[in-house]
Formats: sequence, C-alpha cells, structure tokens
Amino acid sequence: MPWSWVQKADNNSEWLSAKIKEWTIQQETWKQQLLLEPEDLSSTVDMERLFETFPMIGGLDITPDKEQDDIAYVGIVVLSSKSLQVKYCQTHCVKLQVPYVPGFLGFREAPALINAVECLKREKVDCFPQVLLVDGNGILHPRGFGSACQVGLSLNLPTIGVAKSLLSVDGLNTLQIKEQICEEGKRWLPLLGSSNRVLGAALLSNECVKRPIFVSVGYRIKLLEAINLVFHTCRYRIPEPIRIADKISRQASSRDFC
DNA sequence: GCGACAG
DNA sequence: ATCTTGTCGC
Repeated sequence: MPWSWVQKADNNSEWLSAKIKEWTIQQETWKQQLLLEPEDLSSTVDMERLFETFPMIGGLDITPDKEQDDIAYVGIVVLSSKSLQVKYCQTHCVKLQVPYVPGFLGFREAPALINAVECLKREKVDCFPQVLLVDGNGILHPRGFGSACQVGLSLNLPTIGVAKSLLSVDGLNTLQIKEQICEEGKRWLPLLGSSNRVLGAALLSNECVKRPIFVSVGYRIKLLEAINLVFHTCRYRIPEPIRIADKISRQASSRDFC
C-alpha cells in the first residue's frame, strides 16, 4: 500500500494516528537503550570464535493468514550455527493486534515473535539460541529502531535484522547500491547514512545471486559479526534460519486454511 | 508541494 | 506481505 493511502486512512482514524505518535516516541526512547558501539569494519572476524560465542542461531518469520488480516503464523527454528543442522522447529498461530504501517513493523510482529522465543525457552531450553535472525531491519530504519531491535531489546538477546528489500532511510536507494556493489566487485558493502554513520550492509549472499539482502545490527552484536554469521548461514539468497522459518510458517498457514 | 517506505 | 508469468537447471 502506498504511504499516501495510509496517511489518508490515518486522517479518518484518530486511533491509528494517535498510535503512530505513541509508537514514534516509543522507538526514540528504546533507541537510547541499544548500547551501540562504533563499528570497526576493517577488523577481521575469527569464525571459530564466532561459533563458540553463538553456537545456536535462531530464525523467525511470520506469514499472514490468507483471509483474516489479524491472524498470522509464526515460524521459529534453531540451527547449529556451524553445521546448520536443525535443532528446533515450531509454528504458532497468533492474533495480531495492530495493522502494518511502514516504519512500525515491530509493533505488529514483535510481540508474536517474542512470545515464540519465550515458548521455546519453556519447552526446550537446551535449544535456546545465543543469537536471532529477524525478518526485517535492525538499526537500518528511519528512527534507528527496526523490528529486530525491538525483539532483541525485549528479550535481552543478540539479534540481526535481515531484509529482502531496502527501507528508504538517509537517502539510501537500491539502484545506487546495486551499481556500487557491481563496480567494486565486493561481496558486501557498508551502508552509510548522513554523518557517515554505519547503518548496515548490502550483502550478496551467494555467487549466483544478483539482488543483495540488507543486514543490520538489531541488538548486542557487531555488524561485522552479523555479516559473517549471515553469510555463513546462506545456502541460497536468504539465510537458512529465516528461509526455514518462512517455509514452516507458510505450511502452517495453508494447513490451517483447510 | 511531491515522492519514498521492512513485512 | 500478496498476485502473475516465464525461463533455466537439476
């Protein structure tokens, strides 16, 4: 839906317009709690040490129901980070409380995702991950607080945002990034906002892939660690934890539909 | 004023 | 997120 439609709908709905104001303040407040440290993109990452720090990696995705727009299916998986062996796999049918508004995805999805992680902790603690991949952005966001930040901060768990398309922030645009990544022949490219702050990275996750994915820090992890973890878990364009979570949540949505 | 906007 | 159609490679 174009943003103008949303704005038009807002004017007819005091309710949503008030919510958006509230959410904006909430994001600005939560942003202060992110404990962001300056990124050193020239340092090297020791993969073995990375696997020791994050032996298990979780993936979260959510598929909306085909007919009821307040119903959705959460997929949650946990893999061994190094071997990519699946350790845990579960779906949940959930009721969503608010509509999707660009820039506020977390308020729609994060509560359901957080619930799925808490459920995993109760039913299978030995599969509890040290890091989560969230389908969406981290600090690569208009107010520096995407859904991956919301999930991480709430659970006090390291998170990484992985988006399939670029959210327009700080004048960043997809074409310019695509050109740049081709020119330089690199596997990944830092995304710099105004004042040269590092917001995330565009990553060609596979040799055959043409379109980058967009990786950003959610909570309590370095961008370089995030990039290396995500790259390691990519058999295809989308990292395995998210790809499998997406698959099982889709399966749940078509199963419950019948 | 116009456009642009994760899932 | 959803829809569609076509093409390539196994």
